[in-house]
Amino acid sequence: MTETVRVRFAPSPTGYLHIGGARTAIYNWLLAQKEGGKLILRIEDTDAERSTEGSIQGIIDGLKWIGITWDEGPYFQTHFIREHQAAAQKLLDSGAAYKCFCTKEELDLRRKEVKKGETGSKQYDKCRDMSAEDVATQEQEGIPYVIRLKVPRGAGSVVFEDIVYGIIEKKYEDIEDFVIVRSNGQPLYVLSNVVDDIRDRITHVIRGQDGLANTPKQIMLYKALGAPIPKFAHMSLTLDPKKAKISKRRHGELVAVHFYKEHGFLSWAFLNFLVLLGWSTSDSREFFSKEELIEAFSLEGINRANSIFNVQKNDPKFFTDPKALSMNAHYLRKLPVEEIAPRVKSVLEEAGIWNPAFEAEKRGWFLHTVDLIRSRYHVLTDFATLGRAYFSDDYPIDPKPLNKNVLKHEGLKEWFPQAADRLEALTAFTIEETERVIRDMAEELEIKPGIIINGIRTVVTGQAAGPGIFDILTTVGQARVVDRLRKAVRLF
RNA sequence: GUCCCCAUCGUCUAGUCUGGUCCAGGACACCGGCCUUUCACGCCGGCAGCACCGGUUCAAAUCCGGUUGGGGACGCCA
Repeated sequence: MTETVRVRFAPSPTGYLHIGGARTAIYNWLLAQKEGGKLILRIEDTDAERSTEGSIQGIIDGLKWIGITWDEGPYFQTHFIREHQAAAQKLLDSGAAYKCFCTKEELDLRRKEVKKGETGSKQYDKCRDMSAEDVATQEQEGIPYVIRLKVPRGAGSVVFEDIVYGIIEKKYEDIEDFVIVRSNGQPLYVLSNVVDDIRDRITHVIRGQDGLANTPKQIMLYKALGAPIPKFAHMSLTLDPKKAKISKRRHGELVAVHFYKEHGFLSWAFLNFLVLLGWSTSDSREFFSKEELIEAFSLEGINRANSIFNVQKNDPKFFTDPKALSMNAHYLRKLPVEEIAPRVKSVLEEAGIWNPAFEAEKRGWFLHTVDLIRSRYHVLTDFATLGRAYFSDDYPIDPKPLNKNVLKHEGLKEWFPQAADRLEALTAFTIEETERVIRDMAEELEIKPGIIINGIRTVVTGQAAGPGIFDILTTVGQARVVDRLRKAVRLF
């Protein structure tokens, strides 16, 4: 019987969920799903100064939106501070850790010397080897101290095998006796994190590569605490096109998960895109259903090289990574219409043009319309902007096609009402019939059909591009088309 | 500065462990064409990459060494 996989996502609540955090959460979630394990959500809020209520909610909302579910938590690190302190005491008692009375000034000075090469050893042994009496004396005098872990001296090293990066070795001499408890008694991240992972019985630590350098220290803590060491899998980082680590500070909203929600992404499309940023299958497959992804996922598929989130600020054509956009467009036109309909509904509601009939007597029409226009949209919000004229009678007309397709042809001022009359007279408002009427009319007037067709498209949809004109006419409907054509005279 | 990690088209990547089937495959983007009296979808085609140097080998994108480049970590932050 194999032990149950237990993984965790442990964000510090210092802002919204960004794509780096989302990616970490996704890989953890995927492993739990695949192995029938548990995902624990733990909020590492011990940095009280930077942690906020709002960001905790923001992170949870972000996770929920992309569809990540967790089995335990959220737990809060601050609730376990006593446990962390108890662990430190245990390490003190066993002699694995010691109290250090050095002041910051002393240490700064020391570090400078090391940098300048004025002293041979990186270690600062003054307190490490202090006698019990001296420790007691200093303590009685009220001299503040931190607790440091004793790193073995000599030739050895910490070795572990990272699932992604392979064997990692760190020499003891390259690790200083690191602080695990501050002079004010508060435990530090390295300690808290390990203690929490032990308590939560975490079997796999999956986190960003920026945690790689910390791992040897944490392994020493596991050993000193007599706890089993989990498996580690560090994931490559996400960089911007300038190869700088993605951060809230530098990139703002562009890297926030909620930004993609607000800009019309389907959450699954976004997750699918993110999962491919640094992970792949040997057949380079790109599109996965949830079940397929869980089936295909494996930590070994994580790439060691960092990847770039290709977002160009102020790009007129792509507001975010073109690949993300194209994946979203793919899902927009491939998913069953019924599945995207609710998403389109939200977007129309937000635009104030949602009609309850669209999910009642007009549901058939609504689905047909969404299906008709979706192949040229990239994001959901396009339905409310580019597609507004299908759902609302109050829509703008794009000035470019207005000029090119309407105003340039003065004859249209006469032809639009004429077309309206002819279309109104039809008893069967079908694709065949509308096409016959328009073509006959063009022939009689001895003009190219394109003139009248493009004119009508512009006036009826407000757009230069769109579905075939006869699809448009039959979809928008006889009465509305006739009305729009008659009103078009005002445009001249 | 010290330690660690990484390196295939502009971007995401397959191939690297187990050298030959790779004068390197797919996707996005870009460019052409077909379809279409619009645009998109779809289809067809094109552009474009093994960072560099040396070694091992009959044979190297794949193994080894170095160089360069990039990233990360070096806090009484998480």
